[in-house]
Amino acid sequence: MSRRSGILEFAVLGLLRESPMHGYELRKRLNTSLGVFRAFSYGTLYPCLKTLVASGWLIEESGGASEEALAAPLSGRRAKIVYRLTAEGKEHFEDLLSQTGPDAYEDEHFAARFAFFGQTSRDVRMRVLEGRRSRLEERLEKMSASLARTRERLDDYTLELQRHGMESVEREVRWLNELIESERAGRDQQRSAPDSSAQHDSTSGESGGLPRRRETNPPPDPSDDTAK
Amino acid sequence: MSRRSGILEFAVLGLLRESPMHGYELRKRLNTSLGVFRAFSYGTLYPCLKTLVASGWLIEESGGASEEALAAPLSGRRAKIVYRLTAEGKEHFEDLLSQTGPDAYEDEHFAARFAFFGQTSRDVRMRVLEGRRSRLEERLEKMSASLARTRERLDDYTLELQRHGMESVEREVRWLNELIESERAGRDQQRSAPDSSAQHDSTSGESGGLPRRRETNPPPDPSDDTAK
DNA sequence: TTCGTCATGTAATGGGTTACATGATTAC
DNA sequence: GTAATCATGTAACCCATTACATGACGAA
Repeated sequence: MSRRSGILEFAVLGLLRESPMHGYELRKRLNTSLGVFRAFSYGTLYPCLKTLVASGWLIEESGGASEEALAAPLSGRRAKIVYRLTAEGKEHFEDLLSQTGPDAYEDEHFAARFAFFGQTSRDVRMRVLEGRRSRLEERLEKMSASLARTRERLDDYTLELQRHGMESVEREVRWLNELIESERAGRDQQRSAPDSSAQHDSTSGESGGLPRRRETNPPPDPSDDTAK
Repeated sequence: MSRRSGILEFAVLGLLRESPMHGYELRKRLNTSLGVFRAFSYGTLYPCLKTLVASGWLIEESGGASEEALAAPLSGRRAKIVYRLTAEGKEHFEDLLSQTGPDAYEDEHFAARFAFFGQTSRDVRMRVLEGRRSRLEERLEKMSASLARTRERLDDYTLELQRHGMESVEREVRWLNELIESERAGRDQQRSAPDSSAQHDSTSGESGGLPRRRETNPPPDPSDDTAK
């Protein structure tokens, strides 16, 4: 019983929605696609997959479409287990996507939500972005309040740490502002379009949400070659 | 047996080194002084304090210096328990401060280390800052490598998330650069001073490490009063 | 007198990692 | 043939949270 990670479950469902995969690959995608943040281990992932199967959200399929599966059916041969989202799983994920409770604004949860914005309807995207922003603004208030209360007693390094922390949060707020603005722009731009009725069947996220920003290319960075 | 949180233990020792405190207060300081990051709960803190006492790093003292302690010695009266660092505890903390193993460069561990830079010798500060920086540079490399590998397959939002993540890391690297630079400046500036021999007895961190940056003052921010 | 905050604790539970065990497949 | 990497799993532990239980103290 139990073993419900929330964020892991969500991410697994989201990735499998795009295409079936086996555990090993899933884990890698988890650590890059959502990445930066979480690095789930197999000890977490595999048990989680099992409970998802038990819940009926996933089914296990043996490796290559049909040939290999029959080539070595019974004996020791350990097969790759490919997980595929069931219809119920799809529905469940859709449910999760539409939930905008306060949890969704926490750091890691938010990142996971954002990673699947491509499959999220615009109004939900808006709610999540705005919720996150006000969550951060709250945090900011608390921080500067406690800073005001204690500033005298703190040494320079502690102060600097605090300052840098607040600046990081402020920076994320600015980022969210940009995102929200361009979501709004996208919405307004579509306001005069034929119709939409778009509520679910949200396989496509109604596109059009991101600020123009080509040249993400990491500048080749010559000099400095600490590569191991 | 067990119950060694590393970072919590470290932070508790560090705070108590500055002055004795009881658990409740300790917790608040933990969430502000180091704050922003961690918010330890009592369920974590109190058991930890016990093991620290058991290890001999701390001793428990009953509340007000002597009067109160005698005023209600036996019956139900629940006394504040003030924790004070023992000589061994002090020594132990000094040990921890001087350790610069790879753990010290991880996010939260690093923050805890930084929070006590005021009690850390300059050379250790340098090692920690530089270690942290190269840790982040590694991370940056991995991120852009995996980005290069997968960029085509990712949708715009995932990409944007990745980009923002990398930018955050880059920003911290720049911050570290500033800090390292001003540590170096402080060191050079002192190069011609009488002597120092300063190795430990590091109650004062040899000062002089931070970039000039007055006006941290959060601008009073009139308008907006969402305070609860 | 009741409410908020100070103050200390414990048991159950959660969510995750590490280390280990096993074995197939590929590249050299 | 042997090393790296792919691939799946389990058991033991770790760190921390939640919810609960208890109670004092001050202010409205």
